[in-house]
Amino acid sequence: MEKKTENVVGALVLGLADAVLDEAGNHAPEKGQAAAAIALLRHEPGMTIEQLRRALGMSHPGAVRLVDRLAVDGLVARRPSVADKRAVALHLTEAGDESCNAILASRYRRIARALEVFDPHERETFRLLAEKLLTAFVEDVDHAYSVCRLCDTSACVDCPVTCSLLSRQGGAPTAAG
Amino acid sequence: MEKKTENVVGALVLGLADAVLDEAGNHAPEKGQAAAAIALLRHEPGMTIEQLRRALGMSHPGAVRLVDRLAVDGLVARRPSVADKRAVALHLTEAGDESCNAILASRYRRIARALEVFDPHERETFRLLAEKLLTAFVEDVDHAYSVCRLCDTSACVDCPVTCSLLSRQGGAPTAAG
DNA sequence: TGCTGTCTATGCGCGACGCATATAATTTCG
DNA sequence: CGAAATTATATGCGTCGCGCATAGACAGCA
Repeated sequence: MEKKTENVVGALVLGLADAVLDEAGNHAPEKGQAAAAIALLRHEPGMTIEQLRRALGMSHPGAVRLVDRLAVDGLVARRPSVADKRAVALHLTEAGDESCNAILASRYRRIARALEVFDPHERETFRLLAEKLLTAFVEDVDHAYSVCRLCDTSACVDCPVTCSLLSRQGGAPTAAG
Repeated sequence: MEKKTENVVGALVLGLADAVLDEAGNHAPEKGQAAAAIALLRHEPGMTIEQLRRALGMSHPGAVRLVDRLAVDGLVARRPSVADKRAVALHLTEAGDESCNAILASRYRRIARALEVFDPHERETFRLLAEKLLTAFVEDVDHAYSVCRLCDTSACVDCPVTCSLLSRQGGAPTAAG
């Protein structure tokens, strides 16, 4: 009977992800991927709708409409892309930046609260094991953006996701986590 | 700079939950909470729509319509409740039971694959820390059902969620994970 | 120049959601 | 006991997001 580990891990990741997504959604204009879109635009200003679409795992019309709504809400601005005149360069407005701060802060607080039961040694052990898991978990660049879509890039020095991708094939994600 | 632990844990739980939910959805007639409803009805046969609604965090009409669709698909059967003639006792049909097997198996495989990078000692350490986290994480019975909604009850002896709730206040969840 | 692939945008139908409400059964309390 | 408040289920209805199919603009290559 060693399926218990998988069950416990499954329950933990589901419960924590639920909580984080709920918190994040509460600080975005709508539930769903809006908060993730905002957070992604912080680490990748100028990102394209197509890149966003792949990171969020949605259809293209879905991504266009999501950006429409975020633009109407005044959180995201479409700018012409200089390199490719077909593409749109997405940027956070000031309001979008503030919304992003709220999203990242609430996410951090929620996870930190869950980790409060650990003493410093347990915390460090858990971090190392989580990093090992995460390093092997990420499949490619699109997946990396998806996994790290709510991360605070500035707080993640030597992000294991980025490091893993770089060491694996030298692909060039500018910053994925 | 000790926010990194929260970032790594956040990325891990988000990525793994995404993967598990996607796998589960692929073995249910629709995305969303359908797979969770099916799995919940395995550990709690006779469950009520209202209980389901709370565990899945949806509106009541939403739960009624979800059960409608699952009934049309032949996976769930509404039976009259003997204790309370207002209520409906929900049960899995044979097809629903098979669907549940597929959901739980795919979930198990996905998590097991992620854990393959661990040697036995790391695996055991991670399990203990995850259990500690989970024990402190669960808030009440409804939350427990939500967190454990995709668990395989039969594989989770001494489920830390159930144990935590029982030891905390002697509430009587018959089996929550 | 012309052809193919890529990026964005939109018309359209479908389906899920949730509010408000209706009905039935249970519980509470005078 | 019997009326009121509570709880469980069901449904009409409007709204909204989604994704398919398509159209238009541009890039890159022959």
